[in-house]
Amino acid sequence: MEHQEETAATYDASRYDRPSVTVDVVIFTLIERELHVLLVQRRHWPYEGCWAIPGGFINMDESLEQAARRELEEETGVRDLYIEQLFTFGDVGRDPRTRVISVAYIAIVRFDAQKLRVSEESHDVRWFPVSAMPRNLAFDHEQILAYAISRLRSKLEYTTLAFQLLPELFSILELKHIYEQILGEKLDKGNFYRKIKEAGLLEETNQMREGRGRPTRLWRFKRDRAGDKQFVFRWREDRGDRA
Amino acid sequence: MEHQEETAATYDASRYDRPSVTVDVVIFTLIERELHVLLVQRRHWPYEGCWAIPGGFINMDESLEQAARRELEEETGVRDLYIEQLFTFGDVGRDPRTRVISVAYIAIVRFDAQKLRVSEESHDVRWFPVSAMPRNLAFDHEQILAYAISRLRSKLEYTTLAFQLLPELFSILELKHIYEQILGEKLDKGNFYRKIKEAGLLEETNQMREGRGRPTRLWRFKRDRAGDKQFVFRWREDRGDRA
DNA sequence: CTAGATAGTGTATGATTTACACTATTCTAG
DNA sequence: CTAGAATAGTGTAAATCATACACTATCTAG
Repeated sequence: MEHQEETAATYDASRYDRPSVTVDVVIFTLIERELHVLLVQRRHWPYEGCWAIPGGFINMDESLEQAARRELEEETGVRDLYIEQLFTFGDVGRDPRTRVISVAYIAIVRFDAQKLRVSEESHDVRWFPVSAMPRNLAFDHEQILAYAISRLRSKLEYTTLAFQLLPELFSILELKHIYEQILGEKLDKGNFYRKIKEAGLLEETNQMREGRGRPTRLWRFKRDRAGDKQFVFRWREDRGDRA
Repeated sequence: MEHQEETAATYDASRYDRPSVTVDVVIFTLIERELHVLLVQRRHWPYEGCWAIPGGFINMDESLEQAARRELEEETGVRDLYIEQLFTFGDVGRDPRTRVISVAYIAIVRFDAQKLRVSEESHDVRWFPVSAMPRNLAFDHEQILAYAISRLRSKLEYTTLAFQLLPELFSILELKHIYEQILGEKLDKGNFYRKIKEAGLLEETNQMREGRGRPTRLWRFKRDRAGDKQFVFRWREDRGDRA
């Protein structure tokens, strides 16, 4: 519309029907080696009792991304994390109350029980493993979630996203495990070692971590070029999707 | 928000301030081997006289994509083309009249002077080569356009988009030429033949076209599975970007 | 010292990509 | 009619890359 026939004089916003605009944030984390998503339980109509992706109306004085970050912080207490716009969902009947347009975001947080506001026992806000989601999510949130996961998977393959889920120092097999979690399949150990080393993204440290078996060497993600998120490590070339 | 404390009884949409929601459509075509974009000239405040991406308010009874298709048809008379959501722009001050959230789409049309409603001489709707855009687009449309172009370039490499730019019947070497234009490099003829045939996206016709040398066989893009946009033909595997 | 557990390396095989040479069919000039 | 320019299309050897899986290494527990 923005080019339409309005003038300062004739323009009257109120004569247009307006949909509501919300921001929903699909928040991922890794808990005990499994990919989890944060959901909240609705207390009222519609979809009372159903789990839903956290979200809220945008304020008139904040940008969409600000709204998403505010939402993320309200739910988890975490700020300054990886966040990215996913897609805007706007089908007509998605909310029975009124026309709602939802701008969906993906966020990734590093799980840290101390810092995260979400407690294990909370009744209405909870982390769910992506492999065991509750049924009957509210609204079209199943669709949003499915899309978020597929996008996460494809993004994983050409960004450095997986490193967001790891602490500063980690072993190569831990990294492999994250890839397996997100891609939902087993990867070959030897091939993973070879590829990740060839990619040159990792910096060897001289620290080791002991465990039950042979101790493992710890590595660090190279961050030499300031703020360079554009490092690419692609595990496989064959994708279907990509947003 | 969608999980917030509303009930059927207490819910009152009108007490929320609501932004306007528009759909903007960046329409691309190939004219004489060069990529062009459709822009419209604004006749009124704000940004009177500036060129802008065509767009309009959504109706309350249509989905976002329906709104985008309607907008495309209003501007060009063309339907059923490749269309895809690009990004949602929602910064606070982007429209001086009121808060406006714009869901931007990319559309690709096959240039056909006969069918397209846009005439060469039209004063307020015009095709511009992407290499020679007017200055000072309205609103934040320069940003939207820049993003659309970069997305288009990267999408061309892993979608079926290039086919949208060709007429119904085309030769394999014409298709190769489009890939070369976009990728900015020469491709190997034999390898291109092999890959495109293996991909199984093309349907052989028994028509030939004569020229200076050996006549060439014409092919058609398979559209057998209704609305299947998910065909993928990737010329190369090495991606950089992706939305 | 041995078994269990985890870490890490090496490599044969097959698939895919690349580069390039070859064949095919038309037209035009003489 | 023939040669050769021009364009279309095929075939293939060699290099590169991916996959699967066997092997070696180093720790702890008993």
